This record gives sequence, structure tokens and C-alpha cells, in this order.
Amino acid sequence: MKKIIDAKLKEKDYRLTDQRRTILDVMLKNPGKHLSAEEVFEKARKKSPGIGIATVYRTLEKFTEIGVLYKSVFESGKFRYEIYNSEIHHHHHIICLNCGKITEVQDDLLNDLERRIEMQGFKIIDHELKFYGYCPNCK
Amino acid sequence: MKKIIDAKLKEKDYRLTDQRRTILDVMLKNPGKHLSAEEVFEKARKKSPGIGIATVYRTLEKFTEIGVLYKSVFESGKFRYEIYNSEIHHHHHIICLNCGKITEVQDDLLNDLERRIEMQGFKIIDHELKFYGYCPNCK
DNA sequence: CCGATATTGATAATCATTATCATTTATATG
DNA sequence: CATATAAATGATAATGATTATCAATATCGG
Repeated sequence: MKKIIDAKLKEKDYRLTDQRRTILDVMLKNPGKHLSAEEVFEKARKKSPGIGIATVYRTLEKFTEIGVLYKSVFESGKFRYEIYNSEIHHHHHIICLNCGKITEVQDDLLNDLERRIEMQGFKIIDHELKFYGYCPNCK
Repeated sequence: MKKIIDAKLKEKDYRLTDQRRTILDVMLKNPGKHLSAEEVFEKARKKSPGIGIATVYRTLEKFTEIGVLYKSVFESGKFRYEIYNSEIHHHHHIICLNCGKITEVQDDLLNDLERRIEMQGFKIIDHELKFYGYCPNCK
């Protein structure tokens, strides 16, 4: 996995600094988790105490650009990032209205709907589906 | 429609001030549009030149709480509001990656998926589906 | 009309994020 | 290994969307 990422960075002439390596490690150690910039910053500081918050923001953005991370926005208005996992091509989020926990489900139900929308003249590139409700613990 | 909204406000002991009336008019004149707070402010000022931006934010939030408006967040991270329309119980958004235009489609395709998720212990209250692509003009 | 209290507007404060800039550092090349 | 280039860093100022504060005003029921 790291090799693929290394290749992506090289492809774009991006440097693999210690800070970027650290942030990448944080994300790889938290697959499926949707971490805010602040959360990434806290975790990265444990390994690289001198890392700066501006670097975290920049790196998260850069990694999103090259396809290493997936960036989402939820109701708080804050961006959250998760490691891109090509095995799970597409997944949806369930957001618990009580505890805020974000769970993922896997499904590919939307192809028919996309087809229908494209017949109206649109060109669909991607989609995002969120469910709001209560998780098993809060129900 | 206004009568229903009046009733909702009364139900909660909220007062119907001129400013709130103005903002409500703005939203009712723009059905289906997703207006940012700033956009609402600009439109409201034309009718009530003295209205304050803080009031716009507060009122949009208050109207969302009582179910008069529906509040969404998109990739800009900014909140956008639209008038709640009970005839269109559920709709989805298509966001053009080029011009940013937001179009709505109506579909109720997701009931099966919600059933399946509920069998896993979740309780689903609502869902939100966004498509990203290019509109007919930008394609 | 009066009183209680919700609501307002201006503006300060907050927060997540981005811009700025001097300094540091990764990497390619000889 | 040494060097040059320019990408990247960290601290912090700046930005923009939104919320808090507070004195003043307005709504609504009695």
C-alpha cells in the first residue's frame, strides 16, 4: 500500500517528507475512520512532536488531490478524511444522531439511478450517500 | 403555506417579527433553490434594508429547527437552506463540478437499502444522496 | 395600554482553515 | 560526497462563515 502511495507522490513530483510520512502512517493505522484535521494533528504529534498544524492541513489536502485520501464534509461543516481503499470501491455513511459515530456500509445500488439521471443530460462522476439515524448502541 | 408556518411558530411560542416574515418571503419566492445565508441576506435587504446579518443566521437556524427550512452542507463547507416542501418528500442533489449548480431529482429508490441497514441494528430516520458530475450545459 | 420577555443589530469573539514568509530540507545531479 | 534548486516546513497573521454578547427594540397576550 505504501508503495502505491510512494508511486503516486513521485508521479506528481511531490516530496516524501518525514511529516508526510507521519500523517500517512496515522491514516493507515485508522482505516475506515473519518478523522478531522485536528484529530490527525493530535495523533501525528505523538510521533512527530514538532509537526505544525498548517502542515497537517496542507498534507491532508495534497493527499486528497492525488487520491490517497477521501475527503468528506458532514453536518458540523468540518472536513473529515479517510484513507482511500480501492477494495471498497464505494461505501455509504450512517451517521448516528445521538453519538455522532459514523459507520460505513457497502452497497452498489445506485447504478440504475445514475443511468436514469444521465439520460437527462447529466454526466455523473461520483455519488455520496448518507443515512441519518441511531446506531445499535443508541437506539 | 404561510398559515402552516404561522402555526408552527405559534406552537413553539416563537414571535413572527417583520424580519422573520421577510426571510420567510425570500425562501418562499425561491422554492427548490439552495440559498446560502449570505444570499438570503442580500435578498432580504432589498425588502428590509435594516436587517442584520446576525438575524439572518439566527432566523435560518430557527426555521430549520421547526421544520420550515431544510439545511444542507456541500463541499464548500457552507450551509445552504431551502424551503421545506412536503409534496416532494425526498429528493436528491446533483452538483455540477464545473459551474456548481445544484439540481434536484426525485426518487425513492433507497427503501430496500434502508431495510437492510435496519436489519443490522440501526434505526434510520433520514437519508441524503448527492451526485457529482456535469450538468447538461457544462458537459 | 402595559408588561414580560423574545428578538434585534452592531460588533466582538470564535473556530476551522488558508496565506505569508523566512528557514529548512528532500532529491537529483555531477 | 557536495551542491543547487525549489518544494516544504512551522509560526503566526489573515480570512471568512458563523455565533455570542449586550443594550435597545418589538411582539403579543392580558
